[in-house]
Amino acid sequence: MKIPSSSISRISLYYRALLSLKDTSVISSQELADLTECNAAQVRKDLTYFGQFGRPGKGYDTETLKLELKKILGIDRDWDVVLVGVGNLGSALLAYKGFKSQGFNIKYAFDNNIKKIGKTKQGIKIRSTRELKSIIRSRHIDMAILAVSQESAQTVVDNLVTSGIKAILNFAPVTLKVPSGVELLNIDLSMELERLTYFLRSNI
Amino acid sequence: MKIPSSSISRISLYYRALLSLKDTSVISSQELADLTECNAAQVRKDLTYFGQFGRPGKGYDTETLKLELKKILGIDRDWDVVLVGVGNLGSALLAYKGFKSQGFNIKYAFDNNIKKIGKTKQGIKIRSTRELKSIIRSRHIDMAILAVSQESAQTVVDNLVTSGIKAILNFAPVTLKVPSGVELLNIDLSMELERLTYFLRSNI
DNA sequence: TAGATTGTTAATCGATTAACAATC
DNA sequence: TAGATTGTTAATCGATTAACAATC
Repeated sequence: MKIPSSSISRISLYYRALLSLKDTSVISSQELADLTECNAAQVRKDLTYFGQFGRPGKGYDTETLKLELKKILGIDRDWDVVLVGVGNLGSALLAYKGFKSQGFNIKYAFDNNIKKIGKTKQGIKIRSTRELKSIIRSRHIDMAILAVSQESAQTVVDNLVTSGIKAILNFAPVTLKVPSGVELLNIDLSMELERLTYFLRSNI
Repeated sequence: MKIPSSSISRISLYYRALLSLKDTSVISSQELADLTECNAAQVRKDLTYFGQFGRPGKGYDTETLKLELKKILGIDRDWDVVLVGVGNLGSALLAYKGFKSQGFNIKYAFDNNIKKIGKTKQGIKIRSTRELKSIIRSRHIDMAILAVSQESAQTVVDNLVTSGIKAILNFAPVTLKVPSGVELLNIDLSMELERLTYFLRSNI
């Protein structure tokens, strides 16, 4: 069955909402919908893509649901991640505590700036991008965060892909090509701000 | 007419693609679609929400289109932005050069940590969140970037809204409430990584 | 004129929502 | 049992895409 990617984002949202609950052992689809600004039917539909987790007349057991959602999202384990590009954005992502607390460990960082290579940031040694392939292969790493310049992004992506990376979170403001079987997700901060200015412009 | 928000994101994508072009004075919807991994019909449809910018049989004049897209997105001017929360993510956003180059100027930064208040980062003085309202009002600022903790996010948002902020880019991993007339856009980095692990999990 | 490509309508596709029988 | 809420089907809604007359 084809599962819409918007469902996956909402599953994350449900999971986040469940985490914030205290002293709630059972929750209904309606309550979960209220917490996440979704629709109750949508909550039930999203969940039943993956199984039957609720009890008619009762609702969902929060602890069980939390565990199931973790499994669905693949966060019932930790993931090692490589970071490529240790400029100001990359450095920030390296310092960001939110990743580790969710089980995402940035284990290796790479840059091609000779001045940065060999230095240590947040306890992580910065390596030359030439070492990418050997590290990724030997450590069996699947995920990469890309915070390099627009210009070098595609070259680095090609390099990551041939090294065996299967999922990339890209912050470089450019449309990248990856082969099928590799998942690419883009976050362009300026594009997001433009969505806001579009709104401002049309409402002022 | 109701314009889908996905159209606006694509308009940003088209604009970004146009910026990267060299020595191209005219471009067809098909070429623009290829550059952005969209569909040519979609390109034309997105554009005609806002006007008739092309010439049948020819295509679109790139310079004219660039200007039109800037107007649509509201980036034919600069915008002042306040940043609330100067932790590791907030500091990074302050250091990020990509904003200024797109005409987004983080002019003021706020934090409620007494140790940070009064210090300067990237040439910006960190102020107490108590000063939020007076600064936002007197400087007529419409946009805010939120990089505070989950716990304080809603309080800060309420504060921003009563101060007159009309658009918020939120990085705190929590579902926030804003009144209609205020645009809220969420970026949850962990949620994005979870979309990747979902993919990895279902493909390994 | 012939060829190319737009702007726009109509057809298709997919996602969201409503409704309700099943069931706790 | 009566009330509540699930899982699921069917209806609705909206976005994407195909097709083509208009036009450069």
